Amino acid sequence: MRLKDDGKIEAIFEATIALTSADGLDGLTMSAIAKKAKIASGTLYIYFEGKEQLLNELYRYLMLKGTLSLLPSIAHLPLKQQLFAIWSNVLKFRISNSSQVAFLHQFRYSSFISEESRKVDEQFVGHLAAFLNAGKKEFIVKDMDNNILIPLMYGYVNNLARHFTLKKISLTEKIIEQTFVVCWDAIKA
Amino acid sequence: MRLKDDGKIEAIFEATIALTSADGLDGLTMSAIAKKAKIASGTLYIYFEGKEQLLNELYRYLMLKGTLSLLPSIAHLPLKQQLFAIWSNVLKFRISNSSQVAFLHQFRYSSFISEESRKVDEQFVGHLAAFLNAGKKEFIVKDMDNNILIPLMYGYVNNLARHFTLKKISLTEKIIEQTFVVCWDAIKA
Amino acid sequence: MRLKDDGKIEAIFEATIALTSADGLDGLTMSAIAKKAKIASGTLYIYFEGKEQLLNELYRYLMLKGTLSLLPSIAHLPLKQQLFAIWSNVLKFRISNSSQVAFLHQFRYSSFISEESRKVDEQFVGHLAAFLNAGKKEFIVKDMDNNILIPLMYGYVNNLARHFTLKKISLTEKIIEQTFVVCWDAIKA
Amino acid sequence: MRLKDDGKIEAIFEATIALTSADGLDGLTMSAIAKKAKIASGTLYIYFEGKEQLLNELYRYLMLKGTLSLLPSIAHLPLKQQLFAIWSNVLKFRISNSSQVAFLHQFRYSSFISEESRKVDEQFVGHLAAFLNAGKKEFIVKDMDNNILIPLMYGYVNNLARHFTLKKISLTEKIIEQTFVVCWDAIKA
DNA sequence: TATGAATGAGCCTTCATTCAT
DNA sequence: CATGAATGAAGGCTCATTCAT
Repeated sequence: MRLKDDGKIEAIFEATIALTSADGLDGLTMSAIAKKAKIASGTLYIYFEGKEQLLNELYRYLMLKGTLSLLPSIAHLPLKQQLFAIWSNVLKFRISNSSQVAFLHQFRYSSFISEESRKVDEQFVGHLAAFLNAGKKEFIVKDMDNNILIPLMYGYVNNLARHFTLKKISLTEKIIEQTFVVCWDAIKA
Repeated sequence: MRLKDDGKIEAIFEATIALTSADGLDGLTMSAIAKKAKIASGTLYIYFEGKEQLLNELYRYLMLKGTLSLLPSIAHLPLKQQLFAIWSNVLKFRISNSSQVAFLHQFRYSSFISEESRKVDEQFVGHLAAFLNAGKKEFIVKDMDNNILIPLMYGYVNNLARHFTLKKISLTEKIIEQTFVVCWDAIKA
Repeated sequence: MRLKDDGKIEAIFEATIALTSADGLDGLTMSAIAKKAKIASGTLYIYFEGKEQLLNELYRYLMLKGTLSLLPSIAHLPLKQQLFAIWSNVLKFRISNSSQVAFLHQFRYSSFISEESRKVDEQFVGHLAAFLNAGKKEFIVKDMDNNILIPLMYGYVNNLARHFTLKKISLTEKIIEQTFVVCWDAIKA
Repeated sequence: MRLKDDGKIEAIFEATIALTSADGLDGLTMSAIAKKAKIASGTLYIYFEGKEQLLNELYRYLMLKGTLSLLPSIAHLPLKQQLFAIWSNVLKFRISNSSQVAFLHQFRYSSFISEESRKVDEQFVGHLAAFLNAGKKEFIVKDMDNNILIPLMYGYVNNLARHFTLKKISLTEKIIEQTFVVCWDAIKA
């Protein structure tokens, strides 16, 4: 992958996201991506080694730029408020970028995903785990195994985003608060 | 004359589930299914119109036999206990049939899914909604929109099943109870 | 081919003609024939060795019953009148059995036709040649090689039948007479 | 970058004609065409949308380049001589390109032919009709419906070409003249 | 004999990838 | 670097034929 980015990589990523969201990860073809990105199909192979690498690259790009970037929050706030900030960020992001989420969903369960990409997930999970552990120390979070608590947060946001996108419900501050209440009630001690 | 053999459909379904779980829904080929099911590839087209129909049929089969069948529970018990029964059933089922769950995941986000298949989901959701509404009337469930509560239950089981399967954690009664506590705390009034 | 004819062979032939006329010789499948003839596809192989033989059998059947049977005319009449009788017969037959003609056309140019079937054509041609030769002896037919005269008669009826069928023009006695005039003018001395 | 090569289309057409003439339109496969044209099978789909389009394109190409191009004859000559010129041209062409004629025959009666392709036929017929009408005005052609006269010319050339090709008779000027005499006698007033 | 489920070779077509320009 | 024509393996599906009942 070339470092000198002419915006071509951006275009390729955008095209890939749009096409996947519209037609599914099956039915996503390299030439369709090229066409949508307004480049020749051969050019894709200048920037990426192949389809698999392109998709993995995009996955990591989205996870890092899109999801993980929302984490480094304001460390001075109380835990619950930090969690709320994250929750709000993530939820907003996922819903206003439903195409990206659609790509993430499909890619995650596909056979394209590499071992390395899977680890990006774990990074996110790691951050959550840290929060939960801190909460447990302060006795404000349930003293349960993280394997029980993390799927709740992770599964809830995911499904919430998917549900709201499918039903075309728009996100209000009130809804965000309500969902956080639900989430917090679930994990609080 | 040979009679159409229903066992063959079972074999086809099993082969499809196993292959999807192992190699992904991409890379799932009709001939691979046939080979694994120990029939000729042409035979698939006696039982199904094509790949798309086969997958949709399997999806509905799994949803109905596998998930929805767990719902019609013991109506005489208090709500919370009914929910626990369902929760326990669904969780056990999904975890002990992780290949099926892998198929369901991948299929649901694929472009193969038909409008009709999507409605099966809604059936499940409908049942959940009924429970939640009953709980709201008894003031034991949060008075929030179902669009907020359902993704919690749905997303949590899904992710729990996926998480436990990936991490190869086995399900104990204690874990089931703990996860239910988390779930119940989330939705209870 | 079984001799004991239950009418099944008739049904098979009719089905084959109808389907070929409607969908072309390409797209003609054994199971479609069976279905239309209201028998099982396996049964076709009791009466015929295979598709090729079935088609050749039908071709010869149609040529013999349909076309050649119109030839043995009234030998006592003058040649021109005999020719007119044949002309009229053949034309009427071909137009009122356009499906059969469609089959004959397509089969004749297909790769299914066997050497033996090709010879049936020659029988018909032989009869025509005999007439023409007789005519030449009486100096009422052009003294030209039959290879020049026969294609005229043969090609004309064929094309006439096809043309009238396509244009859905119905055959009147007057038209028959006119076409015969044209034909006769062409070959007469 | 390689440029689309028009010679490739020629090669594809030639391969298609040769194969159809040899093995029939049934049994004509895309991969056989590709092999004979010395290209990869996928390349066919760069130049044509599919088998059907390829065949229709070839049909129109042959009709236009091959048959219709012979029509715009010398308008200053008397009608009969114009007709002779056309007759001679068409006959020569069809016999010296018997493979093309074989293709045309088979394609015309196949289910591949599109509505649009059928209209090319009508163009040819239209030209003939114009000639005949002119001839009728000059009282040198029979005052009969064109539906009666056209099949004669059309059917005669067709069958003549087919007959001579099958019998492997070569075309001499004398034969051309004789066949024209026959044709002219048929339609002349 | 009759049935129609089962077979599997082979077809058309797609598409990731390569390569000549 | 960029292009898009060319490649060819592989997929979904059809259908003549067989065979268990």
